Amino acid sequence: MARVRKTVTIRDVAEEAGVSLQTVSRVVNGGPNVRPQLRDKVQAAIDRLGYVPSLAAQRMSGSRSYIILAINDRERTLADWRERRGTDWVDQMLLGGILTCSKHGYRMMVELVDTHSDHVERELGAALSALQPDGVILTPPHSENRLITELLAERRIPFARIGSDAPGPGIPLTMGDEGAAHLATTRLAELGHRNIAMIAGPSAYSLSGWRIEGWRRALAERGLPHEGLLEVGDFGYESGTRAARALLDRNPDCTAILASSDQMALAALEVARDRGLSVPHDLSLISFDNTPIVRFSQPPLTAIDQPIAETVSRAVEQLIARTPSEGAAAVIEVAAALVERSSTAPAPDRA
Amino acid sequence: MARVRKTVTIRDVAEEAGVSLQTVSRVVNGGPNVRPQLRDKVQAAIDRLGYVPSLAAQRMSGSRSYIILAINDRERTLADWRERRGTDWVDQMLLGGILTCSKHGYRMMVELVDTHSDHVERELGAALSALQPDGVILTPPHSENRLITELLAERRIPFARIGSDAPGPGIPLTMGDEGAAHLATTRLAELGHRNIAMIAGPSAYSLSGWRIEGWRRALAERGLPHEGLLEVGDFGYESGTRAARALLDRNPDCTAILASSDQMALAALEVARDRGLSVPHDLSLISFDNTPIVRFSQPPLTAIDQPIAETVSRAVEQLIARTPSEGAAAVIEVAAALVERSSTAPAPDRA
DNA sequence: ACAAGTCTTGAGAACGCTCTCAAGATCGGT
DNA sequence: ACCGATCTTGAGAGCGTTCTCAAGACTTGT
Repeated sequence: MARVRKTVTIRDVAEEAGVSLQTVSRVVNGGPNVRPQLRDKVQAAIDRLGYVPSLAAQRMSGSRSYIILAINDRERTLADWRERRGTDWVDQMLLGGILTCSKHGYRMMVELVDTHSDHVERELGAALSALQPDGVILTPPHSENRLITELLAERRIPFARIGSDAPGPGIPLTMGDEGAAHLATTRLAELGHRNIAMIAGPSAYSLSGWRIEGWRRALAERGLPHEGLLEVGDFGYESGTRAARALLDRNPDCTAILASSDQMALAALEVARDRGLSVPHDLSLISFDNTPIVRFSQPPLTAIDQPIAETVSRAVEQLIARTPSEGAAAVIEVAAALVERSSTAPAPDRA
Repeated sequence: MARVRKTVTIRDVAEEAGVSLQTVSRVVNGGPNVRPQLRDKVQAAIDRLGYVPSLAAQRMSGSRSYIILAINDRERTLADWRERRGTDWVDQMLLGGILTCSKHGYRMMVELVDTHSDHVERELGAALSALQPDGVILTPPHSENRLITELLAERRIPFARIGSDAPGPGIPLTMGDEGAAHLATTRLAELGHRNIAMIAGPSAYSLSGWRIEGWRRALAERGLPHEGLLEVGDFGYESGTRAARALLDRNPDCTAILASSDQMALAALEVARDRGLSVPHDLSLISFDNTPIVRFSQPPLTAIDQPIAETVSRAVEQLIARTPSEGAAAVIEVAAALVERSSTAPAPDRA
């Protein structure tokens, strides 16, 4: 009959090694001022007993909580789940975050909050009180949410704002959206396209604006037109369909589209197919995000790879390294890259 | 100058309401034996101060930890991240788990462990000691890992085995793999296919065996052949390519393939395209998983929808409801469904 | 109206850890 | 050798909660 294993506490180790609690604590936390010989003895006892300090107890006595909280919107998450949507952000964010936390002995927790209503303050406040996280990660479109950032600042909890370069409390991190859009647009121009349209994301996301700016700048540099070549979607498939139709109806000469999400690009691809336009021969397509779905479409899409996981990873590292009291942080930018696949080609001859 | 907000403790509330700590605790936990009048008074104080009990402190004094741990393999997760692979399981699992935990006031944490080596015991043990979770969720291929299940059983921590129906400790949950494979195969047979091949998953996963069984049973019921129609892959794209080629080389008459993962099905689709076979006219395809990628392929794939999120959700509910000491649990089965898209059609006439 | 319960409330210990501070051991300089 | 400085170690308080148990207030039955 197996002995029911009681939790091994620091006291057990102290007894086993014949030293005081405090000494064990010092060894566990790599504290200074312990004779090597004693340290080894204690370490041996720890190994023998398989002692691991309880996070809860550590937290109680003033140490860190080793928890990083990632705030997400409950409704959106629910919708993503129900619809089995490619959860563009969430999975990459989680992977990057969890992995990096794990590497540093931290843990990442996802907190679902009703970010739209005024409940935010109550809900988020409750989560902060209950969990007392060492840091919080905000992703678009919450990164500049006043209610949230102010609450965090007031409580002196370090937080990262992903996809935000505004001044103010919190560590801002961006993914080079302006530059990426500029790069993609320039690439299309180099291929000879003259009428390069854009399907942008909703304006609630700062990055939507940045991407539009990058697109405009690239067009302006080459004296290409932008009037009537901009449509706004909501990142979802249906909105992409609408936008692509409107764009192609209005601009028969349009031979290239830059879409602000994979779903919208895929929708544009479908619209093109419906109209007998071949991608990439009649129409070139570049999307943002580079989620797995664009690798298996026909043709596979050229896409801007948003380094989401990488950015979240950086955010976690910043949060872990930072002391709560430090001043304003410089904007951290992780560069996006263009992954060329088969949805881009030289502009068709229409001379 | 904003007052730095000290954490509100139960003591503050007690003072504010002019009662003892214990009374506040009772009100917070909905304990019995408190005069309604007093209860209201305390509740008012709680609301006024915005008090929320500290999870760490609660855990310290013997209550639950309100944490459910999901065990994942570190290497695999890392690979998924690096390769930006469609993380078939992970995202759905997380979404289902997090959402359900959130609904019940619990939190889900993902623990990355080196499940292959003997370190499991050490790593998992450390996580259990540190976090003291109220429950653990095991997903394939770890659901029947001896080292893991025994450790969990010994520590008396309730756990769910997803994709396992073996007897023993832990709550077994399955997703009707045998039935789903049978359903898909039968559907293909009804469409007139006579040579229905299968690309199975690795044998380390119990569900691979179940799916093969379902496929075999459906074939047997109709007197259809299975010899030479089975290939084994590893769920990944490349293995799917190899398997599909081998299958088609060996069986020129094969007109339908059931693939044990979306990636492998997509690979088969590509192989078919290379060989000038039209899907679905020359070759019908059904895949397992129904991740977002199969909706955007050309044609979109008919797929078995694995109710992963739903199953994890059920697992979480079981763990929360269960007391650690209960005996063996009955197998819980969440049914899979067939989502028909455009990769299936009647068998071509070859008479 | 009185003994025997039943409710309601509070005091104090306990949970496992780290912090502060003081005491003893060791060391270096003269 | 001796004195102050530095290292090493341990004792005890405290973190925010819940648990146990006892005391007082209120019922109930006769």
